[in-house]
Amino acid sequence: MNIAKVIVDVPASSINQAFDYLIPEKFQDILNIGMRVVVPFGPRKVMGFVVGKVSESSFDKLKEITDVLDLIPALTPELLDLGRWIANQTLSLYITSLQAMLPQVLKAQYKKEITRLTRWALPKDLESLFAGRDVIAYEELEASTIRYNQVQKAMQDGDISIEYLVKSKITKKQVTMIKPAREAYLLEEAIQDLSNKAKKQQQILTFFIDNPEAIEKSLLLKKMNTTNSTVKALLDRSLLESYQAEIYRNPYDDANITRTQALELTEEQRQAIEPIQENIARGEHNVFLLHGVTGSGKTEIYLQAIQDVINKGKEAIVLVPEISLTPQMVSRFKGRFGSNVAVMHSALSAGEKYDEWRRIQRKEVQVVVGARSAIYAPFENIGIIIIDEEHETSYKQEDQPRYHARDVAIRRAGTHQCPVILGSATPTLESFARAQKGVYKLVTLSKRTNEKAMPEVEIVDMRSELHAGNRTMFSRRLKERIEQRIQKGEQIVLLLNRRGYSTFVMCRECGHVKECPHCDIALTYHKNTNQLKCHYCSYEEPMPMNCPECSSDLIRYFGTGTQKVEEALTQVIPEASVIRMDVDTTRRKGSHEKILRQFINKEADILLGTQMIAKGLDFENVSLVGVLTADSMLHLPDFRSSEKTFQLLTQVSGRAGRHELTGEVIVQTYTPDHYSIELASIYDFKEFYKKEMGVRKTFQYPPYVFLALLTISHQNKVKAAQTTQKIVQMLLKRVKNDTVILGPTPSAIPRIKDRYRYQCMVKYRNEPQLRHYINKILEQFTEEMRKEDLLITVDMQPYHLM
DNA sequence: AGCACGCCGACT
DNA sequence: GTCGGCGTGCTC
Repeated sequence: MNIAKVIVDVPASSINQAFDYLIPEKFQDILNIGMRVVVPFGPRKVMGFVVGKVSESSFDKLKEITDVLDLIPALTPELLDLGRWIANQTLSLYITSLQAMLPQVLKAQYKKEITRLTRWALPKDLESLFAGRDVIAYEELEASTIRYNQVQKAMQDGDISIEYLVKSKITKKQVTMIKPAREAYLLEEAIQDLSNKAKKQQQILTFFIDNPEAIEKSLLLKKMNTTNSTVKALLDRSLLESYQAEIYRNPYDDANITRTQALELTEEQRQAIEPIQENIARGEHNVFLLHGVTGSGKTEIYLQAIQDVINKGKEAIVLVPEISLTPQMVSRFKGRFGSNVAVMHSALSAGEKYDEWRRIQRKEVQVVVGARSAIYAPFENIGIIIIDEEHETSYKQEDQPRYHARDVAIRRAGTHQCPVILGSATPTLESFARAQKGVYKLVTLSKRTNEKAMPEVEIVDMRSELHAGNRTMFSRRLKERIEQRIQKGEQIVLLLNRRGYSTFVMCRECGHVKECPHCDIALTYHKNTNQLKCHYCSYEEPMPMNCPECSSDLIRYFGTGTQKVEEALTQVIPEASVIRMDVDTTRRKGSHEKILRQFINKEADILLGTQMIAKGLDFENVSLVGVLTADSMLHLPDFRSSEKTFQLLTQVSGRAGRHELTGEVIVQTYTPDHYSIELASIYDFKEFYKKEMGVRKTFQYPPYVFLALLTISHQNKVKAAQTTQKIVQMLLKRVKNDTVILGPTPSAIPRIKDRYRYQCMVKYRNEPQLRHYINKILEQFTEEMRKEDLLITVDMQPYHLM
């Protein structure tokens, strides 16, 4: 077994296979499957993952592995296998799906350096470039005016060489540890032997006789009130020894979190948890859909099920949407399981993420709570996987590999023979349909634990407001209610249901809208810089004074960003103090928490924000929730828009009156009789499910069919359209009769970064060979993709149809 | 991907 | 002649 199969870090379809390398003698014993290695690849060096060890290769000129980067394999055999499965499922490259499983810091960094090999004088230009150094960065050469053939010549002469370096910047925080190197009785003897003057040394040895375990050097020095030289003397005599150890940054101060005990479950909760606990006890794999209204105590069920799993000595993965991974959520898990929890989310620094990952890898924790990528936690004995807010779109990764965390979770749970819980107050139609069919086990929580009714929802028709001459974005009803609540000293949450947060620019004279010159999308106005920006490429320009079309100076920004709403709000209700929470105000690390703390401390009457305020927050003093424009999502070109509207309204309503105060919700809309708004206002998920399933059936959308979306882009519009047409034809020849292929259709954003985008959508019921067909088609376009810069992307089960 | 090699037009 | 542009093929 002296040959390693290596997946190299080169994301290209022609490299999407294992390469064989000889394992040098010195690595024979330590090299294992799942480790990262450095290997020569052509003229350079790259990082790779060892996916197998064999004793024979069909290739005769094997190169040797240059270096081994891990002591403990970065990936377990299970994860290697999972990576292959994901690559197949999502039509992405094996290396891409493996990279997605690891924290960023374990990704390789590549560097080129030029090394001087001779003492003799180099050509004048090179000599001055080196300026007395022996090694310089390759970038310095590129920045200079030196011609490349001069470098080639020097290389041929053996005067210099180019070194290809692979670095894995591991930000391990190292500390020096000290421990005794001898048995206690030998230390005893040593104390006798020491000169009487060496009081400090004697003290230290005495200390170690009483406390023989290792101690951090800095701590020891402090305790003994001495300096490094004393310790060094003892190290030199081999009475003590030192070594480097990793320590972890703990981003959460565990000491300040109050521990909680399991709560008494309600009858309904007990019935819900029972089948899950049975599954855990028997080691069975089932998927449970936990459908529980907001405030019905889903989290307590998670916590108690996890406790069972921990008791069995197994591990638990909990996925929560990034946006609701708030300190409130984290402290619930830390409160129950203390330091047995690792937390993974994007607000952590790269080093902190790595530290948390290491704690999982070393099995120092049994629970991980994290966003999407936490599904790859390197546990080896998983006892349960929980996905909270199962319907959240953030569980689908939007770049390669385009996986859905739910699918990965079910796959992993299958291998570990353990249950999956999908929890939500508003499950996706896909999951609920599966539960109806019995594929998933449906578990329902219909009552809130505090026995309070869900807050009353009032729908306000904004059309009649307009007719009554109210041109503001606040209905008279909402204004009146806000004022009432402020008077009572209660708080209000206002949701601006709008994707994005900024505004577009339009000329009031001629209706001209400023668009990005490289993308077919309106530019958005950023007030703080007075610039117009494109959200798809980095294009930027100053806000014009006059319309570029008709030179009118009536060019203004439109739309309702939170900034604008805030301004309007202070005009309508001057006494209200407002805190704004959106992408702009929460960009900085920790600002999210700061804003919430301010609001909880009642520093403002109103919290005004976008989607992010709807998720998982729990405010005691909030008694009114207002939704400013409930229907703004309904008109998006997305077959899930009704579902998303229903989900958002239900969620945000749950924010009111969770505690003692009776809550009230006001929903403003221009389409008051749309079923998603009507049914959300009376919390009727079942009816919504029925209605929406009818719509999906009529228009043939999931869950009645599966989708695959192919997007083809090229600088030339005709080329993009023609290629898409070709692909449509090729697919039609292979697929079944009841499979529908739509296209070529221009994408929702027909042009991004000067590339025209066409797409083809496949709607199918049963097409087991579809991935294979698409792969075959992609193969036929490989040269065209390379030579003519054609781009084809595939998204199986897409969430965004753009 | 990213590197070397090789062919071809342009220029001191 | 020589330089550097880009198209092509290869990487265990």
